[in-house]
Amino acid sequence: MFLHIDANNGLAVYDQIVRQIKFSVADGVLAVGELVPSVRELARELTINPNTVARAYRQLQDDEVLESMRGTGLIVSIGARKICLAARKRLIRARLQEVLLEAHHGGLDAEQIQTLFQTELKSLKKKR
Amino acid sequence: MFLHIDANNGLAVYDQIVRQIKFSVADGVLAVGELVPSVRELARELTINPNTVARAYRQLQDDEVLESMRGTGLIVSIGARKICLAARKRLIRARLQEVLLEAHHGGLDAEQIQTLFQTELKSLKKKR
DNA sequence: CCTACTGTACTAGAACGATGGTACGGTAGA
DNA sequence: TCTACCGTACCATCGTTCTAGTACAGTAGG
Repeated sequence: MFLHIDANNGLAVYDQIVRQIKFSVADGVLAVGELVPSVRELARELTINPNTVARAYRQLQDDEVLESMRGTGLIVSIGARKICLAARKRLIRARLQEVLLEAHHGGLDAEQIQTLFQTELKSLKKKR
Repeated sequence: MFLHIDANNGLAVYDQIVRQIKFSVADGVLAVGELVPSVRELARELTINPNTVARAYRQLQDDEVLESMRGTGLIVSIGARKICLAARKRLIRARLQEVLLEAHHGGLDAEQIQTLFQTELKSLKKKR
């Protein structure tokens, strides 16, 4: 499956699902019109409660990323790609700002942050 | 005051206090032996409940950053500087890793992340 | 000694996230 | 038609965080 849930990273589980589904649509992993995993199936795969998945899907419908095919499942809606590309940029940018602000408030100057960032980016590359 | 609380950034309020006190000690804003603001005073300044501040201070005592002077207040403990310097590095590094991982998982490659990072770092500099 | 502060401890409740379970109507396929 | 799946809507329960209020022992200063 294309989702990774981290129970203790601060974000609510349903929110992690919402974000990652959006990222998958933005990235093209989930195509417009495609069926997403059913509530029960995704819950089984992630070993979480179906209600939590339903909660995430409800949010994604509110955001017009998914739409319901009654009795069949949920599909990626027509306008989803555009919405998700914008959302991805906005979400990542917000996270980055948070971290930078915290680092700066913690007494690190731009150079130190820069150095730390490069180190982490390199170790991220190595993993792939 | 030297603390900024953001109610909706995912982190618990007490945890934000813990982190920022540690950062202040690491940065030297709070010196070893110095009294930290009292539970009631800090609560008043941040307009939060005194119990929430007490919760944070309890955590900081467990982490051996603060120690109690009964009836007088809490002071920054002798070994606090070293502990906080290490903690700051560890905490910021962890946050950075989270964001980078999320960005990468969201389909952005190293270059795109790099660009986004530089933009945000510049806008951070401008604010100071 | 008295007063005003300190930390600390306790109870109670609200809000939220997550779990577990049950139930119902719609749809697809054998 | 029957069966198995689908989303959806409930319900009760639990843990965490935060708020609110009260109480008590220790300490400093007038």
